[in-house]
Amino acid sequence: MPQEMSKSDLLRIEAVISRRLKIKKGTTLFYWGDPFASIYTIRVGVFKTCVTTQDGRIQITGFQMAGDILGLDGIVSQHHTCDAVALEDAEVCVVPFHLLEALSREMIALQHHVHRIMSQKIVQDQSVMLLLGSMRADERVATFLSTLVQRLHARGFSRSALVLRMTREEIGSYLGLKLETVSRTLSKLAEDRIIAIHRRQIDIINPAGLQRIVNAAACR
Amino acid sequence: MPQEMSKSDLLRIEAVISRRLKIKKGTTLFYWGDPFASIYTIRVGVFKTCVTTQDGRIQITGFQMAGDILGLDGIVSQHHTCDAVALEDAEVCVVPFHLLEALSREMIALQHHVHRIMSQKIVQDQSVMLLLGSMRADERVATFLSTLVQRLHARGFSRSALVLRMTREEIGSYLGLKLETVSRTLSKLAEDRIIAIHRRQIDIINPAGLQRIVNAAACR
DNA sequence: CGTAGGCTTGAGAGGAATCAAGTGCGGTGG
DNA sequence: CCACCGCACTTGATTCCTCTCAAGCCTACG
Repeated sequence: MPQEMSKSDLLRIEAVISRRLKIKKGTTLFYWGDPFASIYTIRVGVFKTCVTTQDGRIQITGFQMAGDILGLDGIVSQHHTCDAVALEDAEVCVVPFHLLEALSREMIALQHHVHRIMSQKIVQDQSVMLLLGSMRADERVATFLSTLVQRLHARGFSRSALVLRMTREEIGSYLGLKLETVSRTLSKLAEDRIIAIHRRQIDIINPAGLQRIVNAAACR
Repeated sequence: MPQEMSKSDLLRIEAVISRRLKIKKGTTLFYWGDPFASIYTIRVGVFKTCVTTQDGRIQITGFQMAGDILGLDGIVSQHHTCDAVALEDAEVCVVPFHLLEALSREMIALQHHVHRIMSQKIVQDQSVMLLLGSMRADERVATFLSTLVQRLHARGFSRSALVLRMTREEIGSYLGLKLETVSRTLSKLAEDRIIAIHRRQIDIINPAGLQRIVNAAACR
């Protein structure tokens, strides 16, 4: 995780994050209301975080994958304020937060890193708010695909193909759309030869065309 | 800002946040792209933070008032990623971030506080995403008013009356609505005897009725 | 081979955006 | 002091996008 650090420092960090947890597909890492003790870094697998309202309606606030952090929401109130569910078999590192705090008091680079992680989350949420607040359905879906493939590419996967780990309904919940609208929009993109769909496998045939929709969204 | 601390610690903190800045109504505290050096705590006045796209279109990501923090978005990239504009004459405390980091390495309570502040921001953004992703216009406006009056009440103002510091257009930008829709929705709330409107002065006549709309939103 | 869940597609309804006047307050200058 | 102007706001009419309801399809799985 951290960047340039001494070997001894890295060993101390590893001691803190040594515990690992395997999470089966469909099971929950933590629930809304659970007492907060640790944050989690994802090693493998994809998660969703969602806020569930009293009567079972859910709003997905994000999808997280390898390298991403889960649980930062719990720091304020010492209780988690969302559910974190594995969309496929996953593995996370458990990072007891009080140990991380203690260590980051001594290691400036680690302290910086923690602050950057949290700030990054804030900036990411800003873009989601922009998406939810001012984009049309096709722009939302295009932005979603574009962002997702970029994140996957940064992790060594293809820059033009991806496999969705979530249902259309989950995508819709994240984008503020109904699943039918997501499906229709994807079909439209396929019809326009921008993507090709085979169930959850998406190939981006015309990356420039996709980017054009995303940019058009930025110019509204 | 911090809660229970020794006198000497408080003095050291005050030394760090001693510089103050007066911001005239309508002027900008920092712009998107400005190099990041400090965060700011608001002493008086109301701010808006907004992301501006290339061609001048703006999305407001939040309104901040006394006690709130501005600038946390700049930590990741060392550049601010939004504009912060004063909606009325305001005053802020400048908190050089490297000094805050240094101090929080020595004072556990301060370190905790910084983490809580950032986590709180993340949790707040979650609710905004919920609002933008799944509420109808009347639910958004009702939630906006309800939240705003709560925040004001926590600062010693009335729990049933408020003065909007922002235009209908700015409210709309924040809520993902057009200004006409905001205006119509407010008129509807007035017609239903839930609020009374005199320009930017809003009186909440029927708090229970307002809360009912907010809760209905949570149950969709 | 049958079923269930995820997905696609269609038709119709509804809510917000858009376009377009018109109002009222506050500030400016004659 | 008053008239004018601009800006924020309100309100109406129409359009368009997304939701809703509904039916049918496909694939994985028992």
